[in-house]
Amino acid sequence: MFDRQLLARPSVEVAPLLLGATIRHGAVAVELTEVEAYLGGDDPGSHAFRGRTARNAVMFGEPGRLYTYFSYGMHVCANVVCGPEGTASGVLLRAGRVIEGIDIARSRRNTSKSDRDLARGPARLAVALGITLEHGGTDLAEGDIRLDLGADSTGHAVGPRTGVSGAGGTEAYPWRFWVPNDPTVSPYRAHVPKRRA
DNA sequence: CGAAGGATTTTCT
DNA sequence: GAAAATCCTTCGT
Repeated sequence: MFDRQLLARPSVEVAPLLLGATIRHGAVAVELTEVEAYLGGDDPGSHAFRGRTARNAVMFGEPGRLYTYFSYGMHVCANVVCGPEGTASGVLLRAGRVIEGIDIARSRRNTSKSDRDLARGPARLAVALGITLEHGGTDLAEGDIRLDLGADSTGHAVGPRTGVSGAGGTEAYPWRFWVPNDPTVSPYRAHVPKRRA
């Protein structure tokens, strides 16, 4: 099912509810096992920390839509927009388990590795689902890409966000949520500052 | 198994 | 001009 009223709540409340939900694009479906919440304003880890820009405009729009962004010059990551319209809030889809269309997901990923690695990481998940920047702003209620909330969430673990630089990646913002003991959850990695050539 | 470095381009200051 | 919500390969233990 899809519940836009539920998604209109702040992303920190919505994130744990997305665990166990499935996101589908055509013949490929992924059950989410790991997510992270991002806010606007007071969240130094968020793209919307310094207000509205061309890139993050979708985060301020209607909840239940897809926010995509280009990361590290080579990757695409997908978020679900949350919060009431006018506020910046979103949930990054960090990892999941491919439950349908494994052959298609594998060919997109161009890898012969184990099934559990197909969507183990935000950029990997986007590739496995075939999500590109062109899908930014898509409504997840209907159309090619759909979000289907899980029937029941049996419990989740909480911790600091992965790969976020500065204060936003510390214990002060424990906004990463995952399914305990699930092999498809990505390994935790703290942010590593890159030195220039 | 963990740590480290390179790839590559958009975005905002 | 520098940093970035990452991934993959390689090397060391």
